[in-house]
Amino acid sequence: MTVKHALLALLDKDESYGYQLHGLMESALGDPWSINIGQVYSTLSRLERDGFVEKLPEAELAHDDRTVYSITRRGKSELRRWFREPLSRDDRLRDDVYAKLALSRISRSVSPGEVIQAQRRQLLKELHQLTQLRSSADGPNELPYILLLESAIMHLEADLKWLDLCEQKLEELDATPSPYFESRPRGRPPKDDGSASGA
Amino acid sequence: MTVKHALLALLDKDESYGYQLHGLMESALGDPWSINIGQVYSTLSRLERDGFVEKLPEAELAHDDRTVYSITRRGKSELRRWFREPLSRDDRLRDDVYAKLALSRISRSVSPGEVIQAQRRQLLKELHQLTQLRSSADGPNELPYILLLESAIMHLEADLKWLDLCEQKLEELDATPSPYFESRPRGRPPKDDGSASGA
DNA sequence: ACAGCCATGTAACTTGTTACATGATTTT
DNA sequence: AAAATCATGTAACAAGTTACATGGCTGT
Repeated sequence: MTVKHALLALLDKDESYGYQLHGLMESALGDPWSINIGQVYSTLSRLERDGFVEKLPEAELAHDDRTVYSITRRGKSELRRWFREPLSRDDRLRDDVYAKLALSRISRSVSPGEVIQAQRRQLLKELHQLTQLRSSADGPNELPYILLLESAIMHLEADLKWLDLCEQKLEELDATPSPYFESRPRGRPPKDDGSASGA
Repeated sequence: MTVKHALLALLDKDESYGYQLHGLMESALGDPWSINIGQVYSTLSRLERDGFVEKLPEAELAHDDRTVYSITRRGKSELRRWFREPLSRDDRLRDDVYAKLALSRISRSVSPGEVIQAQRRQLLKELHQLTQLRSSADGPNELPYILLLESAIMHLEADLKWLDLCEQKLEELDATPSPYFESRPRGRPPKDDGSASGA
C-alpha cells in the first residue's frame, strides 16, 4: 500500500522512469524502505492499469530506452486523499508478540516465560543496535533518518516495558489458579457419539 | 505468517476441524485477530501441503461431515521453532507514518504540518477509544485482552511523542534553510540531449 | 417453512517479494 | 575485453482477504 503512494509522490514532483524511481525512493526513504527493482515495474503497471499514471508519448521522450511515466489527475487526487487520510493504528491490536504469547499458554510446546525471555533478549539486541546507529549518524543531512531511528527506539522501549508488565501479571496469575489465557470454545457442543478421538 | 502458527498451536493442544478452529482462534486471540472463515481452510490446505498437519483417516472420524486435522511431527517441530525464535522488530524501521511524512516534503500536494496534525488527531481518537475500553474491560477473565490494550496504548503514546518531536524538528528546520528531507537522486546523470522533458 | 447456525470449500483479487532473462552503455 | 551500472520487464510464489456456492442440522 505504501510503495504505490511513494511512487505517486515521487511522480508528483517530477515525471520519471522505473530505474530512477527506484533510486529516488531509496534516497527519500532510506535503506529500510529499499525494495526489489522488479517491484517498481510491477507497481507502475498496476498504477497505469488503474489510471493513476501514464506513459509519456514516445514523441516526448529523450531516450527511447526509458519508459517515462507522469502522474495523472486521478493519480494526484488519489495521492492527496492518501496524504490527508491519517493512518489507522488499529493494527496495533494485532500484535504478533501478543499472539505468540497468548498461544504459548495454549500450546504445550513451550512456556510463556521462555517466549518472554527470548523476545526480551531480541529487543535488547535491536535496541542496542539502533542506539549505536543514532549516536554515529549525527551528520547534517541525517535528520529524517534520525527521526526514524528515534521512532523505532521509542517503540522498542515500549515493547520492553510491556514485556515486564506481562511477566509481572503472569506471575500474579501463577499465584491465583484461574483459567486465564485459556481457550474457551463456543458453538454447538461436540455431540460426540463415543468413538475414538484424541486427547 | 501468524495464522499458520496459530492454527498449529491450537492443533498442538488438540486435533480439530476448520470451523471449530475458527472459533478457538477468536476466543484465544480476541476480536482483533478474527479472520474470515475461508482463510482457515486455505491455510489448513497449505499446512497439509507442507506436511505440518494431516487429516485424520475416516475410520477415526466421529462425524463424516467434519474434516479433522492433527498436527504432525514436522508441524510440532515447526511450531517449537517459531515459539523459540523471537520476532524481529526490524520492521519498525519501515513505518508508514514516517514514510508519509518524508514523502509529504517531496510532494507538492500537501505539507508535513497537515500530515502531522491529521495523524495526531487520529492517534488521540484511537487512544481515547482504547483507554475507554481498558477501563470498561475489567472483568476477571480479561487479562490477556487488557495486556493487548496496554500494549496498543503504550505504542500510541510513543507515536504521539514522536509526532511532537517531528513537529519540533521541522520547526527548527524552517528556521535553518537546508535541503533536509529532500530527494537526492544518484546514479548516472540524466545526459539530457535538450529535447522536451517535464518541470 | 424459515431463520440461523454448522461446516467445507473455491475463485478471484491485492500486495509484497525474489529470481531470472535480456540487452544497452559506461568505466576500468 | 571484462565488469559494473543502467534499464525493463516476466514468472512464480506467499499471505491475506472477501465473496460466493453448497449443503446439513436445529429451533421456532
